[in-house]
Amino acid sequence: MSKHDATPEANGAAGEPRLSRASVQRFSLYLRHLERWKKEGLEVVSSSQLGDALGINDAQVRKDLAYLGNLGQPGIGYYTQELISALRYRLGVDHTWNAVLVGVGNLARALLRYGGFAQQGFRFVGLFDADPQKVGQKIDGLQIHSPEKLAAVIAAERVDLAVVAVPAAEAQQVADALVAAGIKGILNFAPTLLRVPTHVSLIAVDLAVQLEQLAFLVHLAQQESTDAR
Amino acid sequence: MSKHDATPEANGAAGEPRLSRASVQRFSLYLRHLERWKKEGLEVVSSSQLGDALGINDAQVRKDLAYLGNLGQPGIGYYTQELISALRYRLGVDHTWNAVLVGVGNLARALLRYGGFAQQGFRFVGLFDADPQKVGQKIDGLQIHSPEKLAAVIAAERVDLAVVAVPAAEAQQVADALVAAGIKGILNFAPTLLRVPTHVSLIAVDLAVQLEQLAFLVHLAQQESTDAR
DNA sequence: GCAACATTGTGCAAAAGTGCACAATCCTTC
DNA sequence: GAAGGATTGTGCACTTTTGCACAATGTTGC
Repeated sequence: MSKHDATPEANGAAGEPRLSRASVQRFSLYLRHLERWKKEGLEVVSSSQLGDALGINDAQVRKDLAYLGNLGQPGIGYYTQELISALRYRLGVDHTWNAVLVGVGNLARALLRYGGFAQQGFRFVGLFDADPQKVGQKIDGLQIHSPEKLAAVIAAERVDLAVVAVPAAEAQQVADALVAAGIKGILNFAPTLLRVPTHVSLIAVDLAVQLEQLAFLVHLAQQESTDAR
Repeated sequence: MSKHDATPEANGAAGEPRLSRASVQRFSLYLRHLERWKKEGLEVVSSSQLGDALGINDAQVRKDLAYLGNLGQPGIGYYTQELISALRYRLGVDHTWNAVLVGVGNLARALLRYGGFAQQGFRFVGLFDADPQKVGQKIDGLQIHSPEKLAAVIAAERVDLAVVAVPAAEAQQVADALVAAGIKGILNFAPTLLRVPTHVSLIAVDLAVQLEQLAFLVHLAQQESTDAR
């Protein structure tokens, strides 16, 4: 969904194998499972356990994890805590990220209430909405500001990330304001392609597209079962 | 995110080039841009226009579109309307899909209000929530049912798709009930890996993972700019 | 009707991603 | 302290995806 933004290559050095885009996609999922297992008291995990959890090959898991350094113990596996720390460090979630949320609709409320973010080290420090009726209200202790205050809050709170959850028609305008305010990354839920400078990272989640993909898979399965007759 | 479910190969015939997984991912995006352009009065589009819109190579676009048949006119491009029809047909969104929504929280409300679905041919015909307080309430004219009625509604309304927006702990249980009720595809927003039979298609959207990916991209960009010094 | 131009469809090669297989390593048991 | 079992790291081959380059085709202007 975001094929044409910042490249995930990160080696000052020369011939080292680059960190593959696909691997990074899986890193978050590894992390989630590891943290659950850690809570359940599992001190050591193997590549095949992780592979099963994600539905992928165990060799793939080992190759992914090799990017973190040689953490694996042959004959044993990986120490859960060590792996978690390495993953968090490599993903950049070993410290808290401050984020703002623009567009306080139902999606925004859902995101705020969804505990997963806080647990992963993300902290929403500002809400913004253009609707004057909403400005001044509080949600979960956070006040809704007018968009004019974007730059001020972003500077004052050292905000790096922004979530855009406004209608498609306003999204680009919001993005431009965020970029101007010095934001470094945008998570876009508006169903439109945002144009941002290369120094700003962008991830887009298009919910309608996801449902369409699902429809396609079902459509396909039906065709196949028809063909098979 | 859903690498191990239904395969997108759909050829009864023998040696035809299979419809590539990556292409399908882009089909929805092509469709969105085409529908916008159509509205703006554009009768004809070229592969390079589409490529620019998606940030990919124009040859890639032509290869994707070749799966729809030889719609392109050399020297001209593609007729917008014809391409839209072909895409909708191939994606299976040339007719309306009925869907149910399980778990009526803020995310569900956001999805219901999000016009994109109706526009793309998706219709929510039933809401379900285990909370007795919510059962009986109405949202946008749709009544919230108890989960016990899942099977009945799914059968009566010919529902093929379900959106799961319940907490992670309940998701698998809900999925099992949906599968038992004969659902054909599940769009899962719960941050957990659902296990479903192979004849049920599955797409998972994990919002926390997306934010983590964004953090990684920003983290990486910062490292790079540090390295460059 | 012909030259100039734009654009498609596709063979081919390069790149990226995946999976197998096996040597190397470590633990456990006797 | 040696054998057996478990597990990693990785070379190699295979598959999928992407990008280039160009012949083939259609349009437009004169």
